[in-house]
Amino acid sequence: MGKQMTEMLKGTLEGIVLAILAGSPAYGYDITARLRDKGLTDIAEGTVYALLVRIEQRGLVDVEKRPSEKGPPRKVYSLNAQGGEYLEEFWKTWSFLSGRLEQLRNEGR
Amino acid sequence: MGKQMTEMLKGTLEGIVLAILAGSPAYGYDITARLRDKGLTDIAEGTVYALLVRIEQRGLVDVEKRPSEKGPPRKVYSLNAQGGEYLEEFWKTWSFLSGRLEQLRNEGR
DNA sequence: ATCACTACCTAGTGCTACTATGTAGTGGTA
DNA sequence: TACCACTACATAGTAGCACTAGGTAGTGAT
Repeated sequence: MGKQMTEMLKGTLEGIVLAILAGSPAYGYDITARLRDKGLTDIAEGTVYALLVRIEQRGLVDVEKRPSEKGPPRKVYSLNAQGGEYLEEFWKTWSFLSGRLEQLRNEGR
Repeated sequence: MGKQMTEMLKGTLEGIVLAILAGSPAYGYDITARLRDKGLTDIAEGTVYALLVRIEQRGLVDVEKRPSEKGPPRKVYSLNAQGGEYLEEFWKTWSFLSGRLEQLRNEGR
């Protein structure tokens, strides 16, 4: 992946995953697949699992273990109330930064 | 500053500074002040200087030393051709990510 | 002589995504 | 049986970036 994208994902990937979970609960392998569907093709599995461990430890998600017919049991993550608040904060932060950047881009024309 | 903002700036602050330099050449102290004007009030001076060293070493900017009436000599940075290309890449990367996030945000409503 | 402002610089820290690899379960196939 | 492909989770080590917390210099005002 491009180095720019790698750096830009720092701070945003977390929000992206939380937003996905806000849509519906999901497990790591599934989240990785969904990210690929969204065009974020090169996000490593390991990155997603590490991120999930982090947000779980921060109490932003609830976890439930469910058997799978096709492999090892799944760890299904769902956004809880605290995670919802955190996601709202994320959108605010992102809106602000996004606004500044859009402004800068328009000035350069 | 908020932790979310700190992480989100990784990868974007570089683009912001390059975009500022695309507008007109500037020196570190000045860039810091301009960032504050834009509402990015808590960006540390040290962060800006470290960033300038980095983009200079990568050959994205040209540097010229000019005397100041009010203090030590200024190091004036200006975007060169390579920096311009890099900035364009940055906008592409940012547009892509921005689009994905906007889409995710709208799905959640 | 001290303070405030201008102007630059750096060592150490924390956080995050990546690389690379490993472990386990299920089903198909040669 | 042995091997492969897919599903599913996990982790140790690395690189890169913003932050903290200082420091050095030059100029002018009180």
